[in-house]
Amino acid sequence: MTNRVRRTMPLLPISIVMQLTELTARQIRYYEEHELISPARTEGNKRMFSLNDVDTLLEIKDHLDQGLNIAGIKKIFDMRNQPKNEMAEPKNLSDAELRKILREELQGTRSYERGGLRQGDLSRFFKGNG
Amino acid sequence: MTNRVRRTMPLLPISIVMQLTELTARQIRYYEEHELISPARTEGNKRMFSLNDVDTLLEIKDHLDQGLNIAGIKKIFDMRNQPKNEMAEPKNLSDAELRKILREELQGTRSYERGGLRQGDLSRFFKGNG
DNA sequence: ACACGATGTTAGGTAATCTGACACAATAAA
DNA sequence: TTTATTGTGTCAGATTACCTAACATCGTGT
Repeated sequence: MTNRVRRTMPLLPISIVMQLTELTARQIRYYEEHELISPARTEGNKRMFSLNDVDTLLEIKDHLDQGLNIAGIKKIFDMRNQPKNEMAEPKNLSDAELRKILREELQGTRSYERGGLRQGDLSRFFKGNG
Repeated sequence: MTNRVRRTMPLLPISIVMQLTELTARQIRYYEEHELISPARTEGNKRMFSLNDVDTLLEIKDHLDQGLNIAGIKKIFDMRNQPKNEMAEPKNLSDAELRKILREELQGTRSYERGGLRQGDLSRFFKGNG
């Protein structure tokens, strides 16, 4: 059986992810709608999240806190998933678009006060022996 | 915030635990009824399981496969949780009872063919980086 | 002033889970 | 052999947790 269980395995219902990330269901669904995450679905269409999903959500939260918008975050994620740049394709992000994103990032609203987890914290989850 | 997340945190709904352990909901509830596990409950009374719970369930499954009965397993767990033996109390497990348990254990039905996880496998869950 | 982006909220629907009861096969006890 | 007991299956009826879709709101940027 190739049934190795991993960080990508859909284990968590949205309620738990809400607690873990301190995001509302609305927010989480909205981010999915904009393809920042793609949680699995049960047969009955309920979202099930992996630990990677939770990590991604925490990262989204960080970026938003720093003034990025969804489009910018998406761009970042997309770049990360393009292993190398085969720059033959006509990149259809205009200069204006890019500048806008950068501008928003640079003027960073920087409102840092969070009770919950932070990006990377998930590695702590399952280490110790209780 | 003392919000360290651990193996004891209730994260998993019963459906996922069923997949992970290859036990039926009936079995899982039955083991709870007999106090082998004590999963947390949501406000709405749904069971939520920790990784420790899953480990325990896998151990229960092993023991049952080896011919132990619920009472025996419970005894084992109880002993484990009694840090040291303060043998002043009148132990109310009769010799007969003890012998019965041992007998059952020794004649072990030993039907070993399992596709799923084994006790200890959970440590594999969240190590690697994808 | 207006449009847009991110989120709140509500309504109506359904999947997942709950408890409790009864059935049953395999074992143990009488 | 007959009669419990154990562990599990299954069903019914109730309730929770989740779903989508729509509209409301609040802040920011143009």
